[in-house]
Amino acid sequence: MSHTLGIRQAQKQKTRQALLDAALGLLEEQSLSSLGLREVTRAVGVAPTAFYRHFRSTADLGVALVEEALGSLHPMIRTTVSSAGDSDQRIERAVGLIAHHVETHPAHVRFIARERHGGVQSVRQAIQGQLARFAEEVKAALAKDPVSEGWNDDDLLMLAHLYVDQMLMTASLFLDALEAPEEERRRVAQVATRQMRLISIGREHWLD
Amino acid sequence: MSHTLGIRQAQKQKTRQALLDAALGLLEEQSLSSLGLREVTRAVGVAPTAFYRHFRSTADLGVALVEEALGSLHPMIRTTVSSAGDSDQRIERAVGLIAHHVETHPAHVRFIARERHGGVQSVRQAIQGQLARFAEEVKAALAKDPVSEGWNDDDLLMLAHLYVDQMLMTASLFLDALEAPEEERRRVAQVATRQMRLISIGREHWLD
DNA sequence: CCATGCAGTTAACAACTGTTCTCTGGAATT
DNA sequence: AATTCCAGAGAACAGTTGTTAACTGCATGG
Repeated sequence: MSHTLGIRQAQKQKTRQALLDAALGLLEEQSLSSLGLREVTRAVGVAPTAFYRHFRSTADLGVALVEEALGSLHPMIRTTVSSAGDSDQRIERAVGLIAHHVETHPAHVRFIARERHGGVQSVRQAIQGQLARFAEEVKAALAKDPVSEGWNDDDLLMLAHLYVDQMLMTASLFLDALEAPEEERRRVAQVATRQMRLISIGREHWLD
Repeated sequence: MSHTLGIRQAQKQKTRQALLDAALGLLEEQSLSSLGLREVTRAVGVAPTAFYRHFRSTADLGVALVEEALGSLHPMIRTTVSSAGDSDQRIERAVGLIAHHVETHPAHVRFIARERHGGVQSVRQAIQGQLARFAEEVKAALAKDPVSEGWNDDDLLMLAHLYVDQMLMTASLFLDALEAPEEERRRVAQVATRQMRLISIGREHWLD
């Protein structure tokens, strides 16, 4: 898209991405608040001072990682929540998509789960912001569903938040079961499916 | 209870507690994986090497903090879940208890929320263990409720986990709203109450 | 009362951290 | 072709870290 980058800016973006990738790797066994800038540059094979050409601090890098991890997820969220089929089919499809995303982007998922309540305020805020956007999108999708007839805005949003949090919780459980035998992963999927099913049942009887 | 400690062991436990308290304070604006042992001893006013008389490492101290933060919570959980009244009354009472606990032990709550998915494995495991115990206790309480007639063990446990996670999520939201005006805190309480109510409705219609 | 135990101190270590300033080579601009 | 720009390198800084060893003073148990 847009314009072809000069050989110069291209190289810059390349090392920037290398810094992001290296950081994400190092963050699998520690928190952002203990990630050192030298540690990152060492992993990339670049001088410590080069870091400053791309980020003010490791906290700044963390905010960029939030964008990378969650920014591209919005289309998936939208298509998932507003997909066709009956309630059970949509739930199973959603759980499957979560499982697949955890398998293909484990480090990103771990980073979000870890730093959502982590020790770096700016990163926490960035994650909260993205999750709030998710909730708004889920709310919009729910509003279109005939089941939501008669619901007020506050209740739609509270249900949307419940779904988003449940999604994240499920992702975290899949993450813990990544190296486990498939039996365990299927158990996680089953529990998640039933929890979402229970929530959906509550939703259907909310206005009684 | 038990035996009166000698003047010696009493002093030891005193500095041990001072280390735990200082660490808990420092952990309000960082994660355990970046907490330094010297940082803690400096805050207490004691020599760095004194740390080793009590803990092998900061990770070890973290495990002790998990015990302190969650160990004493089991009786509260039990009495809450198995209290009297109809569904709505019990929910409001539970949300109120959570809010109160966050107000009286904010640092403990923050620590648990932060390190549940944090960068230190042993601490994560300790928290997972305690939460699993909570879930078992909630399950036992649910099993006694007439609403749970006909439920199998797996479903009882999946519902118990849903309640426990929802409890933690609510606690974390109360934490974020601690310094906010009361209006915001009341809004959090309202959302949490309705989410639990929706879950309870789903529970009542589970076997349909 | 005396010997032992042990919580906490002192000093020193090698290794590491974030940040500054100066420099360089090559792409970008004119 | 000459000039400017700038991503990255290099060296040096003051300050921090975890861990070791040998110590001191005092409560404890014989």
